[in-house]
Amino acid sequence: MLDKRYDPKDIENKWYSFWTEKGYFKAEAKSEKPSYCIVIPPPNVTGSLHIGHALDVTLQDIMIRWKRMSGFNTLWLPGTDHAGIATQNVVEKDLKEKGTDRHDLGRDKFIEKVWEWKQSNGSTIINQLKTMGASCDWSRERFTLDEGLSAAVREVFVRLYDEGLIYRGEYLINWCPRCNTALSDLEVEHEDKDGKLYYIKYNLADGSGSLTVATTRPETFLGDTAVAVNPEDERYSGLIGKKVILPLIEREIEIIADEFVDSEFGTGAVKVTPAHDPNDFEMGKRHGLEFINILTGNGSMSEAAGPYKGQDRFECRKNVLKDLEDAGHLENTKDHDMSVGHCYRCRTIVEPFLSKQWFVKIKPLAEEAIKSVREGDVKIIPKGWENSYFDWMENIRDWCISRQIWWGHRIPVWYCQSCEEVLVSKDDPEKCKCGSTDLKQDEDVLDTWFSSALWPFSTLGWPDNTDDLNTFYPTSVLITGFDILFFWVARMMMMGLKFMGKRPFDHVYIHALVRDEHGQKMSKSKGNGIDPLEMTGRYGTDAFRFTLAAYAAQGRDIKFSEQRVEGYRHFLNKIWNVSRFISMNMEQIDKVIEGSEICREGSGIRLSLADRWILDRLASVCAETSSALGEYRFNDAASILYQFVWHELCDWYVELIKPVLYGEDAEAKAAAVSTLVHVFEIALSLLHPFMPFVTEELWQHLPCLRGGDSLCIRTYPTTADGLSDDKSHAEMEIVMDAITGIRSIRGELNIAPSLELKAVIQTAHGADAVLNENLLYISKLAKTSELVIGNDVSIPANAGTAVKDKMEIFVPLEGLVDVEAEIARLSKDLKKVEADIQFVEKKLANKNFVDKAPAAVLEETKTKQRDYAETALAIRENMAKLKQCSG
RNA sequence: GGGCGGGUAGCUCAGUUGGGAGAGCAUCGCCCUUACAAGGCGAGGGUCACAGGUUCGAGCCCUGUUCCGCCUACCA
Repeated sequence: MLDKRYDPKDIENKWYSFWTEKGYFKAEAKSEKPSYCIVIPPPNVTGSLHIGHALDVTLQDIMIRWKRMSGFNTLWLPGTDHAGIATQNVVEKDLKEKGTDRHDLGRDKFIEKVWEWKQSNGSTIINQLKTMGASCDWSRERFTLDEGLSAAVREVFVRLYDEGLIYRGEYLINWCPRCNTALSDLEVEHEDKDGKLYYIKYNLADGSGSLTVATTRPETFLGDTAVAVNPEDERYSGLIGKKVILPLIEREIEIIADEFVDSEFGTGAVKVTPAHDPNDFEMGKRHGLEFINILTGNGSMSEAAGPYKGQDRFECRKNVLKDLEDAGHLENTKDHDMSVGHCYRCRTIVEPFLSKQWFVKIKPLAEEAIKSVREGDVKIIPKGWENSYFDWMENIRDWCISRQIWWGHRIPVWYCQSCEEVLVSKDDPEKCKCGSTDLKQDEDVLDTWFSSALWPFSTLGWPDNTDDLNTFYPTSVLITGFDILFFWVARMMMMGLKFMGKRPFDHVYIHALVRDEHGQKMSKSKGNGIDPLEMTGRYGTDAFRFTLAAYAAQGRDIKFSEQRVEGYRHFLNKIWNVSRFISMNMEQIDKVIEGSEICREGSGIRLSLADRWILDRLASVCAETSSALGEYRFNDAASILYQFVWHELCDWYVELIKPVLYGEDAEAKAAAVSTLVHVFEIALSLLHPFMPFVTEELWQHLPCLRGGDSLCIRTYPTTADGLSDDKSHAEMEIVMDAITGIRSIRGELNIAPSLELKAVIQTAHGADAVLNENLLYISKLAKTSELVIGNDVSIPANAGTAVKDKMEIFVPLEGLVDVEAEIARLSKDLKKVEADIQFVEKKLANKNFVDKAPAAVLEETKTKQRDYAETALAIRENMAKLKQCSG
C-alpha cells in the first residue's frame, strides 16, 4: 500500500536510473519510424541550472516525451557550450586566488588548467538537467569544443574564408578592458544612465576667437583630430578650414564640414575622435583624418594621452575635467541621458577600440535566413517574434568573430614568418609555399557563438555524412528563450542554410523569460533569482515542472510565484491518493476488464451512466491535450488535464461510483472499477510528459499494464481510448444539476453535510426519466433520505428552492432553518434573474438588434428571455409560499 | 529615436473568428463523510488602465492618452 502522502525524493532517483539503464532515451540512427529531434540549447559549462533552463528543459522534455510515446524515433540531443569568455573568467579567478595568472602559466598550461576545470565541474549542469527529468539521449552528448565539433568549426571557417565571407581588417570594435578582448555588437548590453554633457571651449589657432564642442566623454578630446560642423550651418560657415588648438595638450586640429553633424544638438560643433567613436571613425575615413589611439587594452591611457599616460580612463576623465575647468575651458555642464555599453560577461563599460580583427561578411548569409522565414520554410512561434527577427536580420552588420582570449577554437590561420603568406587550413599546415616551416598561428580564438551556430548539424556528425545527420536533420523544433534569438537562433539559421542547404529546424518555439514578481529579469547580481533546485527539493520535480508548463502561455513573460508550485504539489497529492483509492477497491473484483474492451462499442459490458460519462469526457480530453501540445499551448494542455483529473475524475466520477463499489451488484462493480482503472491509466499517460516521475511510479502499481515495461514508452492516448457519448454527457448534466441544486440549498443555509434531507424535484423536458433512473447518485452525493421526482409532484410549502434548467428543486425546511433566511436567499436570486431579464429585454426591444443580429443569436436571446421569465416566476411563487408559512 | 508586449477578482494569470467575464491561490461559511484536511461541499469578490470611435452588440477591432516591462539604435 502506498503512503498517505506523496514523497518525491526516492521515487525520482529510482525511475530516472531505471529509464536510462533500459536505454529508453536512446535514439536509433536508422529507423522505420518517423523521426523527431530537438537539439538542446547548450548551457554554459560554467553554469548551474537557473529557472530559465528549468522552463526550457521542461518544455523540451514535454515535447520529446509526448512524441516518443506517440511512436516517433525521438532524439533529444544534449550538450554544453565551452563559453569562452565566461569559462576563462572563472579559471582566471581561481588562478588569481592562488596568486598567479594566465600569463605566468603560459597559453598551453592555462588551457590545460581550463580542461581540468571542465572535467571536474563541467558535469554540474548536466546532472541538474537529469534531476529535472530530462529524457536526453546521453550517449550522444556533445561539447562545443570536442573533436568533432572543432573539425566542423574549422571546415566552416575555411570555406567561408575561401568564399571571401571571412576577412580580417582594422576597424573600430567593442572592447572590454577587463576581459581584454573584442566583443561583437550583440555582446554589448546597453543601459540607460543619467549622464552629463560637457561643453569644452577650443580656441582658434589664429587667435580670432573660440569654438565650443559638447561631449559626454571629455577624456577623448586627447584623441581629437578634427572638429566638425554641418556645411549648412551658417554660424560656422566662416570657420571651416580654420584650425583650433586643443587645450592642455596644445595640439592643432582642423575644422571640417560634414553632413553627419546635427546642428540642433549641443553647439552644432562636434569634436572628432576617429579612434574612439563609431561616427567619428566613419568621418575620419571620409576626411582622411589621423587616428590617434589614446587607450591601451586594459583601459588605461596610452602614450598618446601625453600627460595623462597610465591613468585609468575614468580617473583620467576626472582629471581632464578638473584641468579644463582650471584652464577656463569647461564652459558648461548639462544633464544628459545616454546609454552606456557594458560587457555582457563582466558588466565592465566597453570602449570603442581600434584594432585588427576577423569578421564574417554576413549580409549574403542573412538574406537566405530572411527568405527561409519569409517563405514559411521555418515557422517562428509565436509569430510576433518574426518581426524582431526580420528587423535584426535586415539591419545586420558584419560579425566580429575574433576574441583575444585563449579558451576556444583557435583561428585556423597561420602566418609565414619568412614571406607574407597567410595560410588558412582545416589541418595544421607544416610548411609554407615558400618552403619555410616557420609558421605562426593566429593568436586569437573564435567567438563562442561561432561554434554554437553550427550546433544543429555539427552535433549530428557534420562534416561527415552520418546516419544521424540523414535521420535527424532538419531537426523538428528549437525551443529557447528570446534572449538568444539573435545570438544563436538567427546564426544557426544562417549557418544551417549555408552549409546543409536546408533549414536547421522546422519550428522555432520562443518561450517566455522567467521574471521575478516585479517583472525584473532574474539575475545573480540582483539576488532576485529563484533556485530551481530549491523548488524541486521542496515540492518535487513533477510539481515544479507542471507549474512551469502551466505558466507557459505564449507570448507572455512569466512572473513566477512559489505559491503556485505549492498548489500543484497538492495536485500531485490528489493523484497519489486517487491511486490509493483504486488499489483499495481493486480487491473488490475478480478481474479488471481491459480498457480496450470497455471502450469497444457493442462489447456487451453494462456501463453505468457515470462510466459512460467519464469515458466521454476522457475522449474529449485526449483530443484536446494532443491538439494543445501540437500547437505548443503548454498551459492549455496542463489546465485541461488538471481540470479533468481533479474535478471530473476525482470530485465527480469517484464519488459517483462509491455507492456501486459499496453495493452488492458484482457486475456493476466490475464495470466501475475497470473503468476507473482504465481512465486513471490513460490520465497517467496523458500527464506523463508533464510529470514523469509520479506517473511512472503510480503506473507501475496498476494491475493490467498495456504498454509494456514503462510508462515512458507506452503509446500516447488518443480519442479511441475514450468513448464519445453525447447522450450520456447530456444526461449526466441533468443529474449533476439535481445534485448541485440540493447541495447549494444545503450550503447556503448552513445545513450540516451529515444531515440527510428530503428533496422534491419538479421536472420538465424529460428530466424525470433520467433522474429516476439515477436516484442512487443523487441520494448519495446530495445526502438525501427521500426523493420525490416527477412532472407533477406536490410541492412542499415551506422549502428551500433552486431553479435549474430542466427542474425545480425543493428541500422542505421544516425545523431545519428559519424561513427568513431562505426568503433572503431567494430574493438575492430573484434580483439576479430580474437583472438578466432586463438585460435581455432591452436587447430585444432594440429594433437594430432584432434586424441585424444573426438569426441564431436572436433565437438564443429569445430562448433566454423565456427561461429567465420561467425562473423568475418560479422563484416568486416559492417566495410567496414561504411568506405564507412564516406569516 | 524606432519597435514589441502588457495593464482583467486581494495575488499570479487564462480568455483561440466580437454575442451577458474564467482558473489557481487567498478570503468567508459548514464539515475530521474510511483515497486525500496538501481534503470535501457551498459562497462572496471585477467600470476588463483611461478617453473617444466602428458595430445592433467591444475585454477582444480602430484612434488617442497614461503607466509598466522588454528589445533595438553610428542619442557628440
